Amino acid sequence: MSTRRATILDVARQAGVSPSTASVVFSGKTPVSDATRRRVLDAAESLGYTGPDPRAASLRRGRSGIVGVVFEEHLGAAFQDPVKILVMDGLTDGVAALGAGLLLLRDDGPAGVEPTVTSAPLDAAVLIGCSGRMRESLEILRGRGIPVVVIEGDAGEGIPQIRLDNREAQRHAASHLRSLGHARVAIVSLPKDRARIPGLIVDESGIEVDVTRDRLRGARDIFPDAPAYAAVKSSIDEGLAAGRVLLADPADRPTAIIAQSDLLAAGVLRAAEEAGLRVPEDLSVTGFDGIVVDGLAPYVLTTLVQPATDKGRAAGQAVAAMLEGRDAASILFTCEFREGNTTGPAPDQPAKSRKVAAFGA
Amino acid sequence: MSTRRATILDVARQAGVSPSTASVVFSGKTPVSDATRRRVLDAAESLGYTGPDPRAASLRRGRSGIVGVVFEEHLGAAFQDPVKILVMDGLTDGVAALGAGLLLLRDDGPAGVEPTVTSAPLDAAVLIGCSGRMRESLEILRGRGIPVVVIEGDAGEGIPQIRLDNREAQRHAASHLRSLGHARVAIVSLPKDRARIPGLIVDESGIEVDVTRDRLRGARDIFPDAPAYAAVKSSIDEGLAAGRVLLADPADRPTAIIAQSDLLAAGVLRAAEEAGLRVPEDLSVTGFDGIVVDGLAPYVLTTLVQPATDKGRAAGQAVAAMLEGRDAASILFTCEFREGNTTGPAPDQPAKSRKVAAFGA
DNA sequence: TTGTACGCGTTATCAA
DNA sequence: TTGATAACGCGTACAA
Repeated sequence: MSTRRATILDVARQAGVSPSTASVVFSGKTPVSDATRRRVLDAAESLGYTGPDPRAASLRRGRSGIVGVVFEEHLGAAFQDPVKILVMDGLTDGVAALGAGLLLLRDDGPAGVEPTVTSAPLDAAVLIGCSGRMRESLEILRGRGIPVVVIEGDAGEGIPQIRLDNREAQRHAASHLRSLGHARVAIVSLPKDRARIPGLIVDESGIEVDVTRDRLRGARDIFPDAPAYAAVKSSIDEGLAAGRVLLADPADRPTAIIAQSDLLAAGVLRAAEEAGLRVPEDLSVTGFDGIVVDGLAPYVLTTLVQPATDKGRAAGQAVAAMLEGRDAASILFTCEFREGNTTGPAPDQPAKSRKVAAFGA
Repeated sequence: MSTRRATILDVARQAGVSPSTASVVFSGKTPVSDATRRRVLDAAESLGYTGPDPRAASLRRGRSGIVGVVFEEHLGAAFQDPVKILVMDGLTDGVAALGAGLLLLRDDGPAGVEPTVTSAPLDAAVLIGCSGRMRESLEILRGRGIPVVVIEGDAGEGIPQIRLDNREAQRHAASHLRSLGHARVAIVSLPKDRARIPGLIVDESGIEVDVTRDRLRGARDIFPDAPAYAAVKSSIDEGLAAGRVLLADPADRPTAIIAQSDLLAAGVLRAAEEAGLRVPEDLSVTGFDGIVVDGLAPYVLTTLVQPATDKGRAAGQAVAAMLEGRDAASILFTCEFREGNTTGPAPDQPAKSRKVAAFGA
């Protein structure tokens, strides 16, 4: 008997109505008399019918209610990043208006199995970042005619982008430091490519990650020769490692460090503690992102607060717009400068500018 | 002309083969001669056909290739939790064997829109946690005939569960402390219910969260009267707050604190620093989870290492099994005790056992 | 307010 | 190795 799940047809039959009427009862697209609704619902109940099969419905409607989110890294790595989490959060909101859910997709399938970006039933997709291999995913999606929005990445012609004024914002922070009298400044940057080799950045043309490049440029607009140390990833521990390197030589210490993320900045603060430096008396530190760094108190980072959640929400709305046939504009979000207690006047020290230049190499 | 996307029918026609042959070329389920394949692929190319429509395919196959992951909280909150992230990571692996993707679902839709757990095209679902409202989702899913696996939650009859030996593990850590001579011990627990009110736990029967309850019992097996302070959530800052409370009175300090998570433990370490206590000389601290806490160095927590990634992977495999008709067994994972440098012999102090009892209220 | 009829794009089955 | 056929389960014009 229970060899097959009941379909809407069975329900209609049992209720003594036509299939279309039954359908309408579930979709609510058309008014139905209470009596009929009752009968249909009762029939459904008695048959154990729990509503239209989403697969059939989505074929019929041409919509699956699913928005893909494509990451270029291991999911574990992606969720290590507080900013991405906020973006996801906003995205959830943004697509909720569509009644859609988010499907996690990785850009570099282990090649063995199904590369989901080619075969998932997506209504639209959001790419987070857009370097290298991500392009392939992009091409595949476009080929399939699936609307795409890109967050923090340059996807080229005709694809809505959600971006940040990274360069201007970072420049603002740098200006702030300069206005406090700092001249010997060092930078801790985000990774510059997929290889993620830590170390002083020598060849800046080799920077493949947009965010890293743009923020670096912003700092360079004010401090053209500041040495920049690329971290392995955005984390406190890596910030600590970078900070140790930059603060290693007491005779040639920067008076301020510009970190390209709050996590890196938190690590630099640790390095300063280790080195016996007071913040901000001996060393000023700026971050970027404006996230809440767990365990950072009593410091309040001087940083650029980016509207991460809004970025996600905007992406969701852009997706919604495209699905409704409107076309979605790219958006450039602005960071807000927030002055905390990690920056202060440059200490009175002889400005060893010669050495700084050498340091900048 | 390009009014409609090409279908496999168009491709077949253009290639001069039957639709079923064209289908087989894309699915690879049946051998096809090279010549035929060529013709079909060429036709597809010329028509801009990029492969079968996943919606139609999934209707036909009865599979969508999508596994839902149901959280009982805001996604942002879920991804704040390092353990959940590891679980997700393992889950990704586990379902990859199915060629499936993960669809993020929230248990408490904003009521306005589509409650996705009722209407998403899922092949299976994984619930993370299973308290309160989660039950509803569970019922809906079961009603739809969708296989469900639960991680860290009791779902009742016939539903495979992936769990941890929380009580035994926590007891192990507590024993370790006792063997080091500790008698005045306090506990910092995870939230005890959705209300997440911080404070000393008075009524232990009011604990709704399985993990909190089980770990507490484990500690209580060794230290029946230890006071337990429930944190708002598992984070360093909340651990710090709890630590401050527990270490507030110099005259009546515990010599050891059992934290129910590594993050909480990290916060307690901060509180100890603040209070001028040395760890482990003046205070021993244990955590739970065995995650890497960013920025914790030089401390290495004494903790219970749980196989979080394995839990996720196991859930994925259980799902795979159920989809193949085999039935999946529940699994109980075991934590491994890891001794770090945050526990040591109890300091030589008069054991104020009376006060401890009072403290335990 | 309800019913009829058809198509959404595939793929499994089986026979050739 | 290929082809014919028949679902898969539903939504929606359109007519009544």
